[in-house]
Amino acid sequence: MLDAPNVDRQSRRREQTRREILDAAWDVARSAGLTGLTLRDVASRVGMRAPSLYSHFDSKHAIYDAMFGEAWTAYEEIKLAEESRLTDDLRECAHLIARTFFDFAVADPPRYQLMNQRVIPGFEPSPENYAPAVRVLAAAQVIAAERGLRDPDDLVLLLAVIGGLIDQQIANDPGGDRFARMLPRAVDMWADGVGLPRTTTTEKDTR
Amino acid sequence: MLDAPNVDRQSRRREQTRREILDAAWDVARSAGLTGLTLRDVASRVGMRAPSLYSHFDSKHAIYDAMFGEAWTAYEEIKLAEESRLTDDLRECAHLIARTFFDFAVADPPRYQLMNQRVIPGFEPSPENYAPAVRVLAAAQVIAAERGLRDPDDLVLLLAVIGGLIDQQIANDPGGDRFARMLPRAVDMWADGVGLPRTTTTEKDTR
DNA sequence: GTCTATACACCGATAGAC
DNA sequence: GTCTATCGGTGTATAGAC
Repeated sequence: MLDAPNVDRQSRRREQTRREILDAAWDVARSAGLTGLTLRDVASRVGMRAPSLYSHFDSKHAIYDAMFGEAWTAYEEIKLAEESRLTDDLRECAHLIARTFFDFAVADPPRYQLMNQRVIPGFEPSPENYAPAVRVLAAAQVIAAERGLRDPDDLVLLLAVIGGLIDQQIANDPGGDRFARMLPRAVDMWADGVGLPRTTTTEKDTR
Repeated sequence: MLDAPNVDRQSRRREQTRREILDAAWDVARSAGLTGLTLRDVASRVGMRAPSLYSHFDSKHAIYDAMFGEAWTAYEEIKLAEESRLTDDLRECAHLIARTFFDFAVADPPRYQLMNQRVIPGFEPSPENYAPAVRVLAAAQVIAAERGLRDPDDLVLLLAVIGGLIDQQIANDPGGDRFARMLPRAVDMWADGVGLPRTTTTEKDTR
């Protein structure tokens, strides 16, 4: 039997090193692009040589995989924190969720690329790290269904609309807000299209 | 002075070699992914060594650049051929244009990635090869305006909706039609949202 | 277990012979 | 115009120091 505190300390240390590596990987991705990430860059940022990373990750794809899981987990946490602010009105909820997701995506384009586009040749997320993505979508489906949305495809459509605007914003107006400004209209169009009643309050987000 | 026919023959030969290289590049991109393209792969497909490509293109990015222009030009030609089938009804036109663009995109995901997403670190299309993309959008704006669409942003919104569905289709159901089937509903939602009259004919595309 | 050193095959790009 | 040779870079595997 191993000494429990020792095991704990070691595995905690290990976990911490993984954290540092992943943080460095995010840094590199943000400055060199997602596919511009290199192991040597990542390693040098944590004071290692590239091969040393293999003590903590099986391959470069394994790093991408962990990043994929982290990205969706980060968004999941934001969404959970946001749930307390959700009302019974689905249209309002859609506005809130759309804005949150849009801002989350645009704040870190490489992260969005990793989450929602197939950019890295040969990379597919492992089931383990794909799980948070599935959970987020399932939770959104529940929220929508509880508020009267019948067809699950309707939610998919909303996500497609938001995703389309995110794409345009990142590709054609990075750093700007040309497409961000169109988000409320897009959400209202969707809400009208799926038959949600018009909200009467003037609180609607039109920034 | 150079012999004119000779110049012609030489420059035609040169142009043909460029064509072969670009065709090979498309082949490689389709089989290895857009960012998985390598000069050695391209060269071997045209019976050359990699450095020889530099006699025809300044860099790998220059090849991407030419491909970018080709992709938008190809779509521009499809759109021009399609114009004869356009009616006066903007909703109908939107359905047709959406379907055409969706099919065009899904038929060749790396091409779509190159056209509409910023996937290659450091690559930005040259003004020359960006031009067809601008022309296509401008032509679409004219078509929409002629049929009564007032706000140019409304067309951008339609393109975002279509793009969002394309993303989902490519990333989450490649080869399938889960999101393709949602396209007509999405277009109708948009048409309703911008105040277009409902088409009364039963000819509507619901496949 | 953790890391380094070394090595390999591959990459984009350049120089220079032919 | 195309080749060979080569450069500095990449991901990755492995042997071995600690």
